[in-house]
Amino acid sequence: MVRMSAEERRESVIRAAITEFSRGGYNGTSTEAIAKRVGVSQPYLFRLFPGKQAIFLAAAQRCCQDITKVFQRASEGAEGEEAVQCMGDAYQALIAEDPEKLLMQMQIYVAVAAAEAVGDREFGESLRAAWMEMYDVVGLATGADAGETTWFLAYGMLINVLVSMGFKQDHRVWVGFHEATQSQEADKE
Amino acid sequence: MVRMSAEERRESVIRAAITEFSRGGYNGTSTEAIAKRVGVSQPYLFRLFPGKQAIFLAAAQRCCQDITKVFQRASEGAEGEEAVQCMGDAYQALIAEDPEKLLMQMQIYVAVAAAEAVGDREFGESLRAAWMEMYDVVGLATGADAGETTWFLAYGMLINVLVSMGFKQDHRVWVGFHEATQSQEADKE
DNA sequence: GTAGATAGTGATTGGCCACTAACTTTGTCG
DNA sequence: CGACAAAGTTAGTGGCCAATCACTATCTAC
Repeated sequence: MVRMSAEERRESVIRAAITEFSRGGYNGTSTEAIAKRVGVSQPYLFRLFPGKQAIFLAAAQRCCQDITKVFQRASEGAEGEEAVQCMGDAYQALIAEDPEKLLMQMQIYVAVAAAEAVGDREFGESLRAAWMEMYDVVGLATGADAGETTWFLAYGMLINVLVSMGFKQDHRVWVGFHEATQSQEADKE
Repeated sequence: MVRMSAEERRESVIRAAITEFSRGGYNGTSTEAIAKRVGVSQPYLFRLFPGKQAIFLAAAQRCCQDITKVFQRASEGAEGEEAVQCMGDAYQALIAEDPEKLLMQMQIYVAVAAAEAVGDREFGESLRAAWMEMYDVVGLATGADAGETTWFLAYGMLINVLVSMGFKQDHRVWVGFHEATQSQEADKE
């Protein structure tokens, strides 16, 4: 058993929480499962965080930040359509190497809806703010073209959904997506 | 207390389940809550359905069918871009009058991911089939243009996400969406 | 009316889970 | 060393929840 500072532990908890919550969702994930993955006793989580929701929130914010950073780095130095292309490539790479971030996104969306349904306003507010950062980074890259930003995010959301639903790469639902990529490339010429 | 045939009761259960599951998701919804909404005792649900998952599955399939029908009716008699326009209008109307169908979609996506994660293959298979019916109806309306079908669904998915996240109608995330609608109308002229 | 089927309930149970309280171990510094 | 703090654990509690069992009420057809 390795001893760590509370701050380092919180870090590992957040990483473990992303993995677990992305699979099971908020209600389908026990704090026990997270603790096991961290390699720490379950009650100790409540020393590091005030409660389960706080763990989810931290994991969700981290996840949004990570994706935001991916877009930020990918679009650095580029502008307009070229930047969009770079971000698209970066997102596809992210799917391949880190699918849990993508699933976590979906979990965030339904968690906000659930929180809102029971009158918990603050939770959703925090996550909308995190999401807006991502939105604005994409917006900046497209040269503040709201239509193009929306287009980009829409395709991203469809990808999230298709991956969540478990459609394999060679399934026909992906065909239209490839066409779109090609036609976008065709536009550039 | 009204007596009903088992078949009628199952119907009410499905409707109630859509409402409850759309808010709380699979794990966040108790069978008790569904039973209360139906106006029936909780154990009786297990006479009508073999288990909780079967209730969710029935609700999910019904939800997909309903949306499929909305697209089918909206696109009847039209073709190509006109049909797409009609379906888009129909979807917006659906959001306004029946937002739970939209939230339920999101719940389906994460439920499939969760089932797949624990090795339950059959559950996801059923729901992918239901989803593909909707895909094909949209595909048919666009004249089997996979790119356009994908484009249409992508915007639909982004709408689902933005609504789930609780962004109000006048929030700036919706701006790009309006622009896209306008530019699509401009394309037609 | 009574027999069989169909619709429905009350009570219960075993398991899980978020969270608490009280205690132990390990590092650090004068 | 000894004392204080920070990291971490074990044991336990109260509440919820899916599912079962045994039972009751109502309808239908002879």
